[in-house]
Parts: sequence; structure tokens; C-alpha cells
Amino acid sequence: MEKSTKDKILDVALELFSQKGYKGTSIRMISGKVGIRESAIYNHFKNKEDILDTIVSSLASSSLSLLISQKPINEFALKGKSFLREFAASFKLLSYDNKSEKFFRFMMIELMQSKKIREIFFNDFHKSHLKILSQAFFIMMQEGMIHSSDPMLMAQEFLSPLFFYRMQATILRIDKENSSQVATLFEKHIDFFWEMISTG
Amino acid sequence: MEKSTKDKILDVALELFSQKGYKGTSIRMISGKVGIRESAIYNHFKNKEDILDTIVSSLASSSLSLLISQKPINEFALKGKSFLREFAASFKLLSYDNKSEKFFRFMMIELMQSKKIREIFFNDFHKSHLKILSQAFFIMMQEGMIHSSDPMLMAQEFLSPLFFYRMQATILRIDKENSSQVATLFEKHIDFFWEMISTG
DNA sequence: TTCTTATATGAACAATCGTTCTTGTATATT
DNA sequence: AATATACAAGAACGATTGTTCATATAAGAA
Repeated sequence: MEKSTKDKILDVALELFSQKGYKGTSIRMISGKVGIRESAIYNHFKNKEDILDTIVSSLASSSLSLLISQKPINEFALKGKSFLREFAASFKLLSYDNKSEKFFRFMMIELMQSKKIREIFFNDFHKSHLKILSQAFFIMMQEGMIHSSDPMLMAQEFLSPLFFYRMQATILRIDKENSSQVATLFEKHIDFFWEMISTG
Repeated sequence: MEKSTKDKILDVALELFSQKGYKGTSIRMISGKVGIRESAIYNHFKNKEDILDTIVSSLASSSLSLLISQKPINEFALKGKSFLREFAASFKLLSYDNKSEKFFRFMMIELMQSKKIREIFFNDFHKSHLKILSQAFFIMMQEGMIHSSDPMLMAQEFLSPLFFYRMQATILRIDKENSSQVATLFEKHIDFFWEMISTG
């Protein structure tokens, strides 16, 4: 099964966008890597921005939100530490998935430059995670599994290190440096955090 | 006291770099905002990269490391929660300082694109903060002020939210959205974290 | 006053940018 | 067999890029 030219363009474009950013990537760089002329690109996409939009709309949700999001939270939160472990594992997995990592890199580059990306970051990425976590912590508090506190604050405090560790792992892997030390931080974070909040 | 043309160029360049990134900023955009012709730039700097290098070497340390770094840690750490408060306040202050914020924005844009910036991020920014914090936590543990744990892990866990909140505040202020809610997170983080680790 | 130094201008350069247009060539449809 | 469609190449466009050059002007040193 051959990949279509259109899909090749999207793959190459994401690769380059994640390395050089949108402005730093030229149509000729994309077409060159695909193996066609720059004019042939326009048989598949209206213009450069159309390539970007296609990538963003197809990856924004799948690369940023977690599988865990779809499951019902009520019962799932009752698993306590296991819930957090699964949440973090899913988060960590994304940073080692090829396409997700590239989209994450691209998002980081454009975060300070593009309002559209900022909205995706806050809405698709941040808020949705905070919602799940705060609901889960709320339930855990009701059940007396963890100490009482502001669920939203707790969600922020739990999520921040995950994000930061993911960012670090991504940065380290750009220079092909060893990221295994950072990788263990995901698990250590769970242990540390649960130790702090649990009533047990 | 008039500002020299050279300083004006540096100010304008930092402003534009922090908005559009290095590649997205042209010599003509800089010269135009300064009020001179593009060729006049080359009377002050060898080339575009020279402008960047001058900015980076003059701001890297001052915009990223904290005042607190210079004080002796041994006695300072004994202040416990107050130490963390001062550390976070100093961190928060940087995100509201004009030049520091611009440099931070620029660093975020280039983090995934420039190896030099990545090295600055890890060495000047991250490692130096971790060192101070882990030393302080170590002392606090020795004194029985906080629960025993891995000081380096605790430092990572304490620092991550500070970074993430700073990033959020920076992003929000780009679109001139209200960042006061994020601003309070700095203080809430101290309370939450101290509550978790303190033996009291 | 003469000479040097610093800093400005405006024109020009080669390279690259996104995009368009004409043309050629397969493949599929009628 | 004739026709339409999909996709490619290659040339060309106007705009913008970083940089250089010759030249002009004003200030300070000799």
C-alpha cells in the first residue's frame, strides 16, 4: 500500500514545521523532500496555510488529548493512585509517539507567535486535562481517599510537572541526548504526589 | 540622556525577536522601527546574528537567574516556607519584568530550533535553579522541617509548576487577556506545596 | 583649518520566498 | 478511439531576504 502524495506532503510538512517552524519551512523544502516540484504541491493544497490547517485540524485533538478522556470519570477516579498512573502514562506515551511529539514541538514553537495555536493549547490541551483531573480529585476527596483541598488547584499542581517533564524529554531528544532520566520522572512524580495527597 | 542607536537597535530587535522569532524578524523591520535605513545597521553590528548574540549574552544570565542565587543558601534555607516564598516571588517578578519577559518569550520560540538556546535553557536556567532548590530542601530535611525525600526530585516538583505558571502568564499577556488568575497560582503553589512537605 | 572617525543614505546584488501559468503525460471514463 | 481528469514539470512573476558598496554629512582631534 503506497502512501499518496498528499499524505507524503503532510508528513514531510509536519516534520519540517516541527524542526523549523511554519515561517522557517518553505514550499520548496517540502516539495524537495517529497520528491516533486514546488508547483506540484498546489495540485494538492490551495496554498501553504492550507497545509498547516490540514495538519492542525487532523492532529490537534489526537495528539494532545488522552485516551483516558473518553472513559467515564466517576468510577475511574475511584482507582485513586492507579488513575493518576494511567493518566500520566497516557501523557508520557504521547511524548514518545512520533506524530504527537512532532506536533508538540510545533506547538511549542508557535505558541508565542500564533493566536490560533494558543487557543488550541488552552482549549484542546490544557483545559480538557484540567477538567478531567479536577473532577477526579473532587471524587477522591468525597470518598476520603485524599486530603481535602481545592480540586482545581490540585489538578494544576499535578499537571504542571507532567507538562514540564514532557517538554524536557522532547528537548533532550532533539539533540539525541539521553532522556531516560527525565522519563523516570513521570513515575516518580506519581509516587511523590500521591504520597503527599493521600490519606492512607 | 538619549539612548544610543546601538541600544535602540538592541531594544527593537529583542521586541521583534520575542514576537516573531529570529527568522521571522528582518533587518528592515528592525531598522524601520529604529528609524534608520537597513544599511545603517551594519555600522553597529557585523550582521544579523551579531545582534542576536549580543542580546543573548547580555540577557541570558540576568533575565533567567534569580537574585536569590547570590545569597548564601545554608542560612537562607532555614527560613523554610519564607525561602520558598521568596524564591517563587523572584521567579514571578521575572515574568513581569519587561526585558525578562521578552527574553523568555524568545527563548520559548527558539527552544525547539536552536541548540544554543537549549543549552542556555538547561545550564543557565534550569540546572542553576535546581541546584539552589535541592540544596535548600536538603538542609530543610536535615533540620527536620520537611519530610524526608529525594531533594532533587522535590526540587523538580517544586520548580515545574513555577515554570508552567510563568509560561501561562506570558502566553495570556500576549493576547492581553487577564492573567491575574494565573498570577495567584504562584502563591497558591507555595501554600499547597508547603502544606504537603512540611512536618509541622 | 585639515584630517579622521562615526554614522547616515540610497542603490544594487544574488538568493529565496509564495504563487501562477502553460505545458506534458499518464490513467480512467465514455 | 476519443475525451476528461489527475498530477507532474518548468519557467516566470513580484516581493522580500541579508548584505555590500559608494557616497554624504556632521563632530572631534590634530
